[in-house]
Amino acid sequence: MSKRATAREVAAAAGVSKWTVIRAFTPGASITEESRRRVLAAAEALNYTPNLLARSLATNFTHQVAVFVDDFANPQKLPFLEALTARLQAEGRVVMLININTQFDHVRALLNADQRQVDAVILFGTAFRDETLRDRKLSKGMPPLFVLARDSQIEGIPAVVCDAEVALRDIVSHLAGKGYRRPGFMAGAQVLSTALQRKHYFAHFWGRHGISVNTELSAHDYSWKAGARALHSYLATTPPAERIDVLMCENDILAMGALDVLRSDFGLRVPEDMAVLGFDNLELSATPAYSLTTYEQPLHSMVDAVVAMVTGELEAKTVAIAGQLILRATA
Amino acid sequence: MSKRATAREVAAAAGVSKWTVIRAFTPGASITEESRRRVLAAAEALNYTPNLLARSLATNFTHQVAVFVDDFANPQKLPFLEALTARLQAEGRVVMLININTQFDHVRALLNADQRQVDAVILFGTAFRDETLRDRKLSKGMPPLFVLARDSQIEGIPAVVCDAEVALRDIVSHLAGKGYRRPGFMAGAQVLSTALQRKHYFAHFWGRHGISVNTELSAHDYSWKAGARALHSYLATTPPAERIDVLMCENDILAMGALDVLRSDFGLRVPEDMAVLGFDNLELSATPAYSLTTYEQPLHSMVDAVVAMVTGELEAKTVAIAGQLILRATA
DNA sequence: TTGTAAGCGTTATCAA
DNA sequence: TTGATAACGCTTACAA
Repeated sequence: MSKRATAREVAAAAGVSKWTVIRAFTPGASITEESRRRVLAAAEALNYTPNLLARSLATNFTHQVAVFVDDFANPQKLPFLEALTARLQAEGRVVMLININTQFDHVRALLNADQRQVDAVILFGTAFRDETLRDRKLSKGMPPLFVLARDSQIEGIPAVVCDAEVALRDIVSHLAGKGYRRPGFMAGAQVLSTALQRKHYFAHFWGRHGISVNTELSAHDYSWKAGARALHSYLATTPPAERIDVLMCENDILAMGALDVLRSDFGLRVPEDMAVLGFDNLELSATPAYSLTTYEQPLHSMVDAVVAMVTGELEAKTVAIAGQLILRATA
Repeated sequence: MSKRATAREVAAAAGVSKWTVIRAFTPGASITEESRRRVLAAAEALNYTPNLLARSLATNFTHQVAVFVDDFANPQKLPFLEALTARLQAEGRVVMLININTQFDHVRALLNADQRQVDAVILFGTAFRDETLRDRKLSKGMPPLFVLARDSQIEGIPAVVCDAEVALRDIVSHLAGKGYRRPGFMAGAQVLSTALQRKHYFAHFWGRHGISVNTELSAHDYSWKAGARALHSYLATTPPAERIDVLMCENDILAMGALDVLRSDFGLRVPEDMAVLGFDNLELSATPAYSLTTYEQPLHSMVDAVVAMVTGELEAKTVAIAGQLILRATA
């Protein structure tokens, strides 16, 4: 396993200075065709490619973007990660995937990302407290922060989100039109302001129909199990006559848990006994086993926007993009 | 946004040389408590932390591990990624998540990873042709390669896999015991030798019962849709009397597609009319909607093994780890 | 224990 | 167009 060739060695082989070698690898540098040819031939022979690490040190530009994720239970993360990595790679960037957990929290991860000199950090739907990001330690020369798929009220930290106002307006309007009158909401983790937003607008638009949302189920996290458990305890403690007639879940994975409990554990019919809605439109939500009515986030537009902000093509400021209501069998 | 402080500046502030600053940040370096204290105080005041990029250049050690993924349709990738990132982060490493696709293939990704000086590359279930990795260009001073969750027959490239022989022995033994006699296999992408292995052992162990596997369905990829489509066309063209009585799918997501087609499109009963097995044990496979009999890969053992090889704690050689048959309602 | 010199492989800048 | 000098921020080896 030989060491990598350096520009210096290629220069020696090609009979030029190492700076000429650099120029041969710099698009648009002033160099004769002849020199470039010689250099590239020598580079080919020695199997030389520029050391991006050294380049980063000299240019202060690593072309690395840290993406923070703290919830791997939601399958929806996967298509987002696919799009994010693909788009960033197309822009010559690379994704550093950071798992935010109890051992490695936001502060530590941010410090580490800074030490590694990443060009930007994307907080992808992570649950942080706003104060965390206002920490004085993090205020210095930190890389620019972007929040994806989560709301952020922090001054100077742009967020790219699915427009909750538009989404919930469409959803409530659909439900009210169908004749539902006793709506309930199931939320996952409480810290997330995304949850607060969706819940807020859900109540807000029902309010316009003169209906108030009195039932709030809370799941411990965003897993199938948490959704199932939350609805199970609700059904077990609420007599049929007092139950809600439609349940809006904060995301599809919670909705699936709810659906299974309704049908399998309580033998109830969906949507006749209770309608259910999700949010995300997972691949499996479309299957006949679930056929979940849900709201699809504008994944590609969101990713495009955040990537454009990272590369500087787009002004870095909060944007909310409308998604699409997907009507299926459950509501 | 002020620039990062450097060791030189901290040295000036603390009244020592910059090398003393380095020592204060080097565990076990010889330095007086007094000096260390002064340096750390100055560092604290200036908000200094070592520049990992510069350190990497000097040490030839980036603490970055590239993880290649080419299939984001399988939700099973997520728990694997969660475990991989967590374990590597615990070891002071960080994951570079590389999306292998038509724009960014294995060769390009490997070249790029090499240029970025990553410490190791993990091919996480990607579909590559063995020749690709034998490419002369990639033979030089490339970072060490590891294959995860896929078989590799390439000399010198260790693989960490779920033991297919043990898995299929258990599976076939269970099925034969239940009285099934007309087994079929559904594979996803054909290039993957994982598929070949599972298929091979499936046929092999049925052979021991004097039964040959004549039916092979092939899905285009590893998605629900591909699984559904493959089984649909099989059922549509095969009279009930000639059909298999048990279908082993290469993974859960294909199995779910198959299950939905059986039940919803053809109104068949599972397992009475046809039994179905998957491979992976997704969270949703356990739900009453599917209740899929499947085989659970030893995710954590596999991740532990590959991480230990990456860090050098474990000898880098191919290991196959046994998983566990999960009995549910479909077979 | 501490300071010094040299080096990691590149880029920015200026002079020839 | 080309070569040379300095710098990026750190580490290693050695000398004081």
